[in-house]
Amino acid sequence: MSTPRKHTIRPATLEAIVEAAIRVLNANAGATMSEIAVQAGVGRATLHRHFRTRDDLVSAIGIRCVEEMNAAVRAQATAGQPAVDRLRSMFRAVIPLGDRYSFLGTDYTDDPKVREGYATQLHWAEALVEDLKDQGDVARDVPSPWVVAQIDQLVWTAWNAIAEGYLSVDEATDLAVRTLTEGLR
Amino acid sequence: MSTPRKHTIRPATLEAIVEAAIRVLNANAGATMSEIAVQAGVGRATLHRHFRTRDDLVSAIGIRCVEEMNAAVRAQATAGQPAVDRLRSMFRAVIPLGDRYSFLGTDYTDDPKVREGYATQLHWAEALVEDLKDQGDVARDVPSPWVVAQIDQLVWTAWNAIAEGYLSVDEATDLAVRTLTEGLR
DNA sequence: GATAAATGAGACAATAGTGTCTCATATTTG
DNA sequence: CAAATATGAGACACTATTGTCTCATTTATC
Repeated sequence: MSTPRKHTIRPATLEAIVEAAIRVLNANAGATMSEIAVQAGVGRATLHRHFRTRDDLVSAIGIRCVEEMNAAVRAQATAGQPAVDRLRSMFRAVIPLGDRYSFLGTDYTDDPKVREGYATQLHWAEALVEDLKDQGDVARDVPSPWVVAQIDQLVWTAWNAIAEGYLSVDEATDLAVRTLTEGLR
Repeated sequence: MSTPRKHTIRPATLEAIVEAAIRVLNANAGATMSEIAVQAGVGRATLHRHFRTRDDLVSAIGIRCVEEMNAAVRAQATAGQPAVDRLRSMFRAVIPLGDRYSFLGTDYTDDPKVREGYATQLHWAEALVEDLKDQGDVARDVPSPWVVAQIDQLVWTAWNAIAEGYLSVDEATDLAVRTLTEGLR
C-alpha cells in the first residue's frame, strides 16, 4: 500500500477524515491538511499518521469515490433492459453522488487506480451509447464522444438542480433522460 | 485601481503576461507566479511590478475574460432575429472562447467586476431562454435554470469536441443547438 | 545620440504549508 | 481494573512561494 503505518486506524476516525476530505476538497481543490483536519475534528498529526502525504490522502479519496461510483452503476446495471431504461437507472444512481464526484474533474489524481476506475466508467458509457444508437434513441450521426460528454455534463447539471433545490432526484433524472434524447423542445 | 504603479507597462509585455496567465491558469489553477513569468518570457519581478499580488493578476485576467466574452456575445446579439438564431449566434461566438473561459469556473475570483460580468451573462441567457420558450423552441415545463445550465455546459462540451479535434467550430455549434432543442435522437 | 524609463536577474525576508517527532491524554481491549 | 495503543497538541526543521528591493541592461523617446 501507499500508506503503510504501524498504527491501526479507528473506523470512526477514518470515516471522519475521508468524509471531511471529500467535502472540503470538493469545495476547494487546494485545501490544506489543516483545514481537512479541522473539518474532520481530528488532529493534523492523525492525518499524517494514516496518510503519509497529502497526495496519499487525495489519491485515497479519489479511489474511494471512483469505486463508489462504479459500485452504484454496477448495482443498477440490469442487462436485458432496454437501453433507455439503463440510461435512466444509471442517471438515477449517479446523480445523487454528484457532490462527491465533482472534485475528480478538477483535482485529478495520477493514481493508476483512479485512472482505471475512470476508464471502466468510460467503457461502460461507450457501450451504453452504442446500445442507445442501436435502439434508435440516439442518432447515428452524432459522434459518440459527444454523447458521452453530454451524459457526463447532465449528471453535473442534474446534481446542481437538486442542490439548488428546484428539482427532486427523480425529476432531475427524468429531465436528464429527456434532455438527452428528446431535447428541451 | 487595485494595482496602481508608478511604472508604465509596455503593451507587448502586458499582452505576453495576460496571455501566458490565461494559458497557464487554465491548465493549472494553482500555477505559480514563476511559471507564469517563464511562460510569458518575462522576469518574475515584472509581474509584481504591474500586478502587486497574485490575486491582483488573477482578478485582472478574470475581468478580461469576462469582458471578452460579453463583448463577443454583444457583437452577435442582433435583436429582431428569431430566438433560435440568436442562440446559434451566441454559441458560435462563445464556443471558441472556451479555453480562455474555463478557468473562471474553477479559480473563481471574488472580484466584483467578475461577478458583475457573470451576472450580465446570466441575465442575457435568462432573457434568451424566455424568448426560446415564447417561440416554442423550449417547452414551458422545463425550469429556466436547467436550460441556462444546459447552455453553459454545451459551450464547454462543444469546446472540448473542437479541442479534441473531432468537430469543427461550425459543426459543434450546430450540434449544440440541436442537442438543446431536439435532443440527440 | 542622449536621456529617461522599463525590464531582467538575483538577493532577501516573510509567510504558509508539509512532514516528523514527542509526550500527555483518551480510548479501546483483555 | 490494567495494559496497550490510538489520538491530540504542539514543537520542529524543511521547502516552496510570495512580495520587496537594488542594480545593471535593454528599450523607447526626444
